[in-house]
Amino acid sequence: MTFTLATWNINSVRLREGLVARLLRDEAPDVLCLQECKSPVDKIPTEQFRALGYNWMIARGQKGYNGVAILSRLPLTDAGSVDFADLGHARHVAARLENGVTVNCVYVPAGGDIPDREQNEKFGQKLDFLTQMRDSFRAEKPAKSILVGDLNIAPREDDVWNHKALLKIVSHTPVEVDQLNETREAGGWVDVTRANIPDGKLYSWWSYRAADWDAADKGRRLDHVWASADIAASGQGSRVLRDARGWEQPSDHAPVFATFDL
DNA sequence: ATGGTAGGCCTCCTA
Repeated sequence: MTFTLATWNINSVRLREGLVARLLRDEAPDVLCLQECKSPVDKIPTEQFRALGYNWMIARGQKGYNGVAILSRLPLTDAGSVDFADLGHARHVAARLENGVTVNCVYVPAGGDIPDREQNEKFGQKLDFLTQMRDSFRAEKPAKSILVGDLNIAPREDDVWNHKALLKIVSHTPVEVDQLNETREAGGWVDVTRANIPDGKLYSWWSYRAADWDAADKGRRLDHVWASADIAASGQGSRVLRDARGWEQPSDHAPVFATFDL
């Protein structure tokens, strides 16, 4: 069985309902994981998605901030959620497919501007969130699992437009990169995107603040697709749909895709 | 070195 999965930080699912529908129509992933829905679950618009065959949604939400959802045209069951770092935020939800694969949709805290937990509480929360994820993987090794989402860290030198310039910028500091790698290794997760696309610059996010995001191309790879070691080899055909960053009234993130042949 | 844009909400928070 082959299925395609995409992950996208949508930055308000209500404002960008039309863009989600466009992605579902044009690219037709079997499963679409969304982050930053910025909506309570009962206010997520699902009619257009259902009309396109996406009859399942497992989500966690809150008013105004955060929020994660898994849309699917394959049957899903709710596999729970964890409040990593006890922030009271909707940043994780899991769903199970009929083939037994568990899909985790994660939105790691951005972490504020100052990369120092003494001066910036949000940075500490980001590190704590990752530490608790790591510990959960140590406690129970993931199997037949996929983890995707906006992890808000670009771990490799070629995951950012300028490695040196970003070493002190939250999302690419060594302490975050180490923490993310430790979290990934603790679960035996494989970075499927980079397994499929090992070489060259690769980004999934471009700031709204840059005048000409496409020409300047000062991007970062903040959005990730991981698979547990037992199914990682089945991950194929990864890609970033960069075009979506140029759609009308876009999210600042582009969707990341992977196909699994199980 | 700085400030730049965007979304949601209740006048400023977060990214």
